[in-house]
Amino acid sequence: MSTSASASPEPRPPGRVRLEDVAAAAGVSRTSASRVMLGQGKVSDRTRRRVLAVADELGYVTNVAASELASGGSSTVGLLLRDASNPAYGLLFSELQKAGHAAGVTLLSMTIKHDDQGRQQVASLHRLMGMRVAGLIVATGGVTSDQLEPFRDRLPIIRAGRPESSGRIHAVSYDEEDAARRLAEHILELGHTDVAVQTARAEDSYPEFVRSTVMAQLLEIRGATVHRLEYRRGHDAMDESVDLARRGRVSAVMVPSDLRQLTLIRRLHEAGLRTPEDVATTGCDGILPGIDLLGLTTMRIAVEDVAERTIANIARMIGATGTGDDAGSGGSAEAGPGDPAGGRVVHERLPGRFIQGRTAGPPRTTGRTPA
Amino acid sequence: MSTSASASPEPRPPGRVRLEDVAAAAGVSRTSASRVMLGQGKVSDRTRRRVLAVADELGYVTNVAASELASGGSSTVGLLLRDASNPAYGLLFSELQKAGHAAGVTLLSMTIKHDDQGRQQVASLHRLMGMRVAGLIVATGGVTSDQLEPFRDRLPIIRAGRPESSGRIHAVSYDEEDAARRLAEHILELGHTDVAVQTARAEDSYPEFVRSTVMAQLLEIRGATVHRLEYRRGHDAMDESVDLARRGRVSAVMVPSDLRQLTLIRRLHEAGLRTPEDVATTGCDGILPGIDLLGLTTMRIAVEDVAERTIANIARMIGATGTGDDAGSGGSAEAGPGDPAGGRVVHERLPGRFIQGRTAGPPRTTGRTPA
DNA sequence: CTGTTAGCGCTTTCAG
DNA sequence: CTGAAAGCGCTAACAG
Repeated sequence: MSTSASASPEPRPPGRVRLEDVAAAAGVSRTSASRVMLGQGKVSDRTRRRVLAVADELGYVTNVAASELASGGSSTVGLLLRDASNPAYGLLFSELQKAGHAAGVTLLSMTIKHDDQGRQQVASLHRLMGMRVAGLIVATGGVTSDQLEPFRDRLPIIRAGRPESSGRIHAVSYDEEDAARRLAEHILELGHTDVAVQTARAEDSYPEFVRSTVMAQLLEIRGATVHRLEYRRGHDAMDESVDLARRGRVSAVMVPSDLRQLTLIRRLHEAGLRTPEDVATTGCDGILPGIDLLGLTTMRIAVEDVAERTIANIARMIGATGTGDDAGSGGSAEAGPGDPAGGRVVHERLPGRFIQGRTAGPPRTTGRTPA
Repeated sequence: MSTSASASPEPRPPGRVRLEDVAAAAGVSRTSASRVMLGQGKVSDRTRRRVLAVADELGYVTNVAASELASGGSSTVGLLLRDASNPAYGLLFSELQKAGHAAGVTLLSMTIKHDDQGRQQVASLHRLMGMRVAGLIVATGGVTSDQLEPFRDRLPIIRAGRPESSGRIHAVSYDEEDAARRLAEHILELGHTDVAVQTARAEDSYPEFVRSTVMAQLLEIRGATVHRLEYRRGHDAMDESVDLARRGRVSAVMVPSDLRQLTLIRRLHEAGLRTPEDVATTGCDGILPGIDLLGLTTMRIAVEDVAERTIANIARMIGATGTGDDAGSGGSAEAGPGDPAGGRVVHERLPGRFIQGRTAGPPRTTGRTPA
C-alpha cells in the first residue's frame, strides 16, 4: 500500500490525472469514462471494470470544480455553523456530519464568530453561494431571516437548532418552550415560591431568551414571585443572583444554559453557598461531558434528533438519495427550490429529556409562602 | 435591504447572475469585469467603481467552480477533522477556523468518524482532493502517514494536534511527553509510590498512547511501582482500576484523558471511594467546561497555539496573504509544493499548562514504601 | 452500448 | 488601460 512503485513503466508525474488520461489508458472515450465515474447510463461491464481499474491505478480523482461547472450543480450542502467550542454546537456539528454522511449528503462547513453584527456572516454566506451549494443549513442564530431571504429562492434553506419566524425558511429546532416549562414545573413541584430567573435578550441569544421568558412566565402564572435578572455584554447577572440567594430572597435560581449554571455554581461556592442545600439551580442543554458528576439539574436537548431531521429534510429538498440513484431529472420548476412536496414549509420542534440531577432540591423553609 | 424591487425594469430572474451579465450592465468586457473582481491588473478607477456597483446591485457572486477551473487552483485549505463532539476537537476546530479567518485562509472542513479502519478517511481525503484544495490540514489520528503520502507531492500537508513520524509531512502538535512528565512528576511529588496507569494502544489513540507510556516510564524510572492497565474496545480498564484502589494496592490512578478521568471518578464514587481522600487521579486535556468545578488535576493542552501555528504554517506554504496581494506567480517548481523556504519540514511541539485541581492529593499512608 | 460535439462561467495570454 | 480569443476538465445532449 505504501511503496507501490512497481510495474508502471512511466514514473507517473506528480501532477493531477485528468479523466482524459484515464480514458486514454483504458482505451475508451472520455464520455464512457465519465459515465463510469458517475455510475450512470449504460456501460458494458468490461468497460466499467477497466476504467475503474485504470482510474484507481493512476490515482484519479474527479475535479469537482469542472464537474460542477459542466453539470451545473453541486450536490453539497452548505453548513453555516456557530463557534463549535460551545459543546452544544460542537455536538450538533458532529451529528450533522454523521447524518449527512449516512444520507449521502456532503457538507461544506463554515463557522462564523458571533460578533460583528452579521457582516461577517453575510460574507460567509456569499462564499458558500459562490460554491454553488445545493442547499443551506444554518446552525447559528447570528444570521437573521432578512439576510437569508435573498437566497431563499435560489436554494432550500433550513435552520437547525433554532426556530424560524420567516414563513419561507424551513427549520428543525429544539423545543425550548417545552424545556423551559418542564424545568419551571420541576422547581414549582419542589415547593419553591421565590425564584430568580436569569434572562437573556433576544438579540444576544434567542434560544436563551425563549427559555428564560417561558420559565419566568410559567412561574408567575403559577403564583411564584419571580426576580428577572437580565444579562448582557459586561453584565452577567451573577452577582445579583448570588446576592438574592444569600439574603434569602430566593430559594432557587434558574439560568438558561448549563454553561451559565456552571458559572453560577462557581460563584455561589465562592460566596459560601451550596447547591442544593442553600439554593436550588437549574440550567439547560445537558450536553457537557461530566454533567452527571456535577449533578446538574437540566434538560438534555435533542441534538441527535435535530441533526437527523435536518439532514432528512434537506436531502429530500435537494433530491439526494445517497445511493447514487437518480431522483428524477425533471419536475422542479415553478414551485421554487426547496419546497417539499406540496410546497409546505417544514417547521419541526423536537423535545428534549429532563435530567433530574442534584442541583435542585426543595427550599430550606418548608415551602410555605411566608404570607 | 429586504424589499428592493425598485428601479430595475426587468424583474431580475431568481437564477444566478453571471460575470457576463455584470459586464454587460456595466458596459465593459468580461475581461475587465473579471479583473475588477479579482482586484488585480490595471483597471481605471471609473470602470472599477461601475463594475463593483453593478455587481453589488445585481447580487453577483463569483462562481467558484468556474473560477477555479479557469485559474487552475483554489485558495481554500482542506481540513480533515475528527468527531467534534469531543470537546478538545471541537475547540481545535473553532480555533482553526478563527485563525484561518484572521489569516485569510478559507477552510473546507470535513469530519470523519473514527471507526472503519481508515477506509472512510480515504474517501473523505479524495473528496477534498477533488475540490482541488491548495493545502491540507489533518486533525485526526485516524489517517495514517501512508494514506497521506500519495498526496504529499501534490500539496502541502500539515498535521494539527498530533506528531507526525513521516519526515515529509509537517506537523504542529501538543507536547504530549511534556504533559505526561509533568503529571507524573506531580504524582511523585505528592508521595505516591504505587500507581495505576491506564494505557492506550497506539492504534486506538496515539496521543493517549504517548501520554500513558511516558507517564508509566517516568514513574518506573523514579522507582514507583506501576500497574499498567491497557484498555481497548470493550474493555475500559476501569474495573481493574477501581479494584486496585479499593484493595489499597495503588494510591493513585493516572488516565490519559479527562473524559476517561470523568468515567473513572464516576466509577470510584459508585464503589464508595472518594478523590482525593481515598485515591488520587489525574487526567489530561483540560478542555472541558466546568473542569474547575470538578477540580480535575490535569494538563491544559495548547489548543489555541496549535491552531494558530498550524494556520500560520499552511498559509505560508500556500502563499496566502489574506489581503489579496499576489505572492509571486512563478517560482514553484522542482522543490515540490509545501516546502517552506529552505525545504525544511515543520515540526513544532507546543507545551500545555498544568492545572493543579483537587483530584490528586497525597496518599493516605504517609507515603513511605511498605518495605 | 459508445463516441462526437458543444458548451458550463471564468481567467488568461496576447493584441489593440 | 481594455477587449478578443482560447481554453481549464468535465458532462450532456445528440448521433452512430
